[in-house]
Amino acid sequence: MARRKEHTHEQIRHMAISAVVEHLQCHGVDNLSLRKVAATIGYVPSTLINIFGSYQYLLLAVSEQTLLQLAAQLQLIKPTTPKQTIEQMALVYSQFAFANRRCFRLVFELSMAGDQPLPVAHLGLIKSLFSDVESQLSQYFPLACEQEVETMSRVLWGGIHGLTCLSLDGKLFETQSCLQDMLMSHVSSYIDGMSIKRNSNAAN
Amino acid sequence: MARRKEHTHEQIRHMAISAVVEHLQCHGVDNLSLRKVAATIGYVPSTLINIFGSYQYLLLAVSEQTLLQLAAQLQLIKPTTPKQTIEQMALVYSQFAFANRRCFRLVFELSMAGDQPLPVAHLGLIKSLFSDVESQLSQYFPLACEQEVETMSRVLWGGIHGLTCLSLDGKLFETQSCLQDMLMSHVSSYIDGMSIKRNSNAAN
DNA sequence: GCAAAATAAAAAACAACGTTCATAATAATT
DNA sequence: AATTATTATGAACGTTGTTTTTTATTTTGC
Repeated sequence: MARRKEHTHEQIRHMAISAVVEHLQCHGVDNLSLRKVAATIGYVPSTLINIFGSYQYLLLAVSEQTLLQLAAQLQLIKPTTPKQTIEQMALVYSQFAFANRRCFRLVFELSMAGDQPLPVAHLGLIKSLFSDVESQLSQYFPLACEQEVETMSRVLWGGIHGLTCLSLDGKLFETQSCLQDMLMSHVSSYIDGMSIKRNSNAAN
Repeated sequence: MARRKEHTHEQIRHMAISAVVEHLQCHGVDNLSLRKVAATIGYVPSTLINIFGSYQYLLLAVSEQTLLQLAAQLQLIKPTTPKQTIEQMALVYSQFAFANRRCFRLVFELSMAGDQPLPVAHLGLIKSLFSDVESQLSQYFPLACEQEVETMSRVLWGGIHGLTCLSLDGKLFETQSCLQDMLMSHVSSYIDGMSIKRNSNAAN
């Protein structure tokens, strides 16, 4: 046997990733297995191992795709004032998390076997989410040095992420509507608080 | 076979949980298995299934114990001013997370199979972490209603949690020392920001 | 054009997993 | 002391990710 070149490796990659994503729409990642993915796309486990290296790397590929989609959604935001733009980012972030709940969890809960750190490319993707916040912040705080802007962007993003994560599993409160209020409260009040400390300019 | 009553069920519970915790000091949860835990404490898989119900419930028990230890550490804090007390809580929280990195991750990444929600007792334990923040906040904002205090406590705690989590996996920055700065920035500036909005009292 | 070498997908084998079930050994009861 | 009720155990089951072997196809060399 060997239907050679019925699909290219790149096609199989795409099929497998799509199969995982589709499964995650309705079922958890624990119900999934390499064998099921292979069966779904009409292939055999060892073929996927050959292509992805391991089941773990297949999941990592799904995680990366999700991360790219999230980044793309954030890029779609049309900047207005810095503060409003960051608030808009927080909303988009949390809405994406709730719309792609299981993929989102995969991104942040996936860890490599043997306690190896995630690939640097993956960490880089996550960190790239901050960059837009940074540029908005340095507009809002023109006097702040690079270091200070970096700290602020991470505080803002860490808060947005934490609230979203806890809310996603009902660990914070029950309804999603509260989450939006809390995100707004977080972004708005933190920026206001920093404004006093740096007795800086800008009102909106 | 049946060394009956060589250990009580409660003793075996304790032994198994300790074995998991000890393993998690040095190795990830993926390297662990029910069979290994059983072997470590000189028992057999089915015995642990009888006692805990499933491997998942054993891990849940470890998670609960960790949660209780974290809560205990937070209770140890001697209150000074509300703001300083909350800042101290943030530090203790992050220090606990780094000292018990894998157990901490277990608490927040463990989810039930079949997408069932976590037991309410477990969710209650997590939410109880907020209660002390709430009492500190209502001291600081005596005019705020219960609802407002609840929102603020969750924003504060969500931020603390998010920063800690991201930092724990190197998803935020590299060194731990930055984390403390960010936690202080978060707590301090958010409270300051809220203070203006409610043009309230209290300076420290 | 055809035989030989290379390749690639599938099949089978492997070790380990969580869990279930029947068994054998102990404790409790009569 | 014999019988019944417990209870930990050991074997079995179905499934997992991965490795290795086999087999069919493609490419190469003459």
